[in-house]
Amino acid sequence: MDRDSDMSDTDELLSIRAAELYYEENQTQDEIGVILRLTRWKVGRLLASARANGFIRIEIVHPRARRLPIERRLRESTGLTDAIVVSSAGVSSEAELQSRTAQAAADFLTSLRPIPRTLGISWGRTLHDVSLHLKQGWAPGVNVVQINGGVSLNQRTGTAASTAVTIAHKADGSATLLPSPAVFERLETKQAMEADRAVAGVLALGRNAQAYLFSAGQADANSALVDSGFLTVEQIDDLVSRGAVGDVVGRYIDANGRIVDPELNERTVGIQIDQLRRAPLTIAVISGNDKHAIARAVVRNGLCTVLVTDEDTANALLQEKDTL
Amino acid sequence: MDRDSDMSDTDELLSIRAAELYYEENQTQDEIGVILRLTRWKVGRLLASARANGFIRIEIVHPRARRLPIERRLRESTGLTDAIVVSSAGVSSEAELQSRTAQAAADFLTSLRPIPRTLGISWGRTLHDVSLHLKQGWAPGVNVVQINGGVSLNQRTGTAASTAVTIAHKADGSATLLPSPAVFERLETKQAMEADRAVAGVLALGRNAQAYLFSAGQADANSALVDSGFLTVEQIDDLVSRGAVGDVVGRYIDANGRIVDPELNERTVGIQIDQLRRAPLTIAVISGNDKHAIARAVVRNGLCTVLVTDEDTANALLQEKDTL
DNA sequence: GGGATTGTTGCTCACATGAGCAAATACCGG
DNA sequence: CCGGTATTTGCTCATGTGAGCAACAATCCC
Repeated sequence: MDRDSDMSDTDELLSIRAAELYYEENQTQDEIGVILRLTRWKVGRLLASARANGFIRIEIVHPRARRLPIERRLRESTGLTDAIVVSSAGVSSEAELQSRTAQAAADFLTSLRPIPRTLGISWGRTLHDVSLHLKQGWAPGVNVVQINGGVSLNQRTGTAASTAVTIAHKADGSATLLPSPAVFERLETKQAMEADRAVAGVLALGRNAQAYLFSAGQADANSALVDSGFLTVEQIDDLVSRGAVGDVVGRYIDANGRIVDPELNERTVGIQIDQLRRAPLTIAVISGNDKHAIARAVVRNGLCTVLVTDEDTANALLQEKDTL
Repeated sequence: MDRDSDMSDTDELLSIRAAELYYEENQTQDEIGVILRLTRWKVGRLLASARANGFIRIEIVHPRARRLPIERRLRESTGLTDAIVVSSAGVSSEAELQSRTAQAAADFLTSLRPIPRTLGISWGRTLHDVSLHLKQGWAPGVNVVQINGGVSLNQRTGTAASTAVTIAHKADGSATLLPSPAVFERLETKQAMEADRAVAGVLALGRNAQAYLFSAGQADANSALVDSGFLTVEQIDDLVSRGAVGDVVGRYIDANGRIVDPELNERTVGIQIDQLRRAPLTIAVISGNDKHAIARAVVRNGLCTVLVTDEDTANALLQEKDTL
């Protein structure tokens, strides 16, 4: 086909002239009719066709702007209960886009009804960002539980804990931290740790949370797990070569949502992927051009019921659906 | 000041939510009111404030789209009778933008009333482009006269003549060519040439044209005058060092519209800058990021009454006016 | 605390606009 | 050239929307 909608060449040109007068000079359709020597109905039709042909582009340029039509399409084409897609209009850096996404996640959390009594969270740059964007008093008391290990081996030490504490504090609630590394070197150590009353209690609390909030990392050397010293670059390379696209709550999965390395998975402390899959409310916050693959894996395999993401990632997901 | 218009933070957010529903989901203000729990008047006001704060960006994406508000501001801030500014929305290359500008110039010529009996034109890439965009039968008979020398010394030979011939042919009119180089090496040769009946006649015709159509080149090594072998790169460098910003009908001027090298000017064949300045209808077609300086010189010094240009060049001109 | 000032809200009314329909026009195959 | 079909045009009418205004609320300044 040649064009979207059929229209004679002179009509197309007229529709552009009309659109200029209507949208840029905000003249009334009557006035435009006088200028272009057309009836006002013809002008109305020309404007309609200009819109139908996509000549009129309307963008909402604001850090808090969302893309509702994309959200709807995402909900329809995936099984998501809800999708939040932030606009990338006028954004200048990846960081800005991620910050917008974090803000949107904070907004979503704030407006969540019923308010979850316990909220299980993972940790990482994204969630930390979310915690910062939450407003003081965003909820009247929430018990925030860490769902995967994250006492770091280096300077990042604070952030995992501080994310949980900040979210809880701002909700006038309490934080329950999981005092454990993300991954143990020996299975026995991990099992011993899990047997400990304190740790077991936190894990049980995490398993019974009413809602989960987590992000995901792509499988590469910049992963927070490498950064924090739990995994080496070589290990990541190995995982990638075995099909890993990224990690969710510290566990590496492939495009089909399956655990890539069961042995490593056994040594990883925290909630299991399947528990996430079964939970009724799981909110994934994933943004950035690197994360299209892991976002796809998370959404396609039902690891979240709500996705908070950016326009570009959302479009990548839709793109893929189209070709199925 | 902190913001464009004052608005509480929550109202700003509401205005964005309302805008999303209004512009992306095209809901009615009533319906939005129900969703956001507001009266429909409040919704109307929120939308108005979103527009006022520039959160709503409406673009007309089409090769023939113009920017009327910029045109108006240009007319107001300069002494131009008319300004045609093509939109650069959705443009991917400089060449595309120049083509759009040429198209707009062709459109302007076509709609020009009264139709000029004689039209003086210069030559160059831009005007050639204009000639190609004109429609067969754009005017019922126009005598097209070349107003500056341009019989080239190399392969470009054809274009100067073909531009004139094409424009004339498509108007079912006649072309009068100026059979002379752009610049002579010796003043005497030039004077001898001008004394020739044939040449003198063309020049006289050119001086009495009812309208002029020309472009301008910036002063650099890529100039058509260098390309055609009339000037050397060294000569251009010299002109630049003496303040030249570009050429109009083969004559180099500085930012104040003055001839940079009177001696060179004397050896240049064609209409004088001052004759252009005095003419009642002179249409300059200037587009491209390189040409902001020469565009400024042309407009500021009254060398054209009508400017056809692109959005970026127009904005550069307005920018400058603001700082005066 | 009272009065003035400023900003906000709900509303009426006039105008602008899109849906739907009938008349007119263009198009096309015989 | 003609009858039929598709498309376009002009219009009525219902609905959507912005301007303007009065009532109300918030704020500020003595």
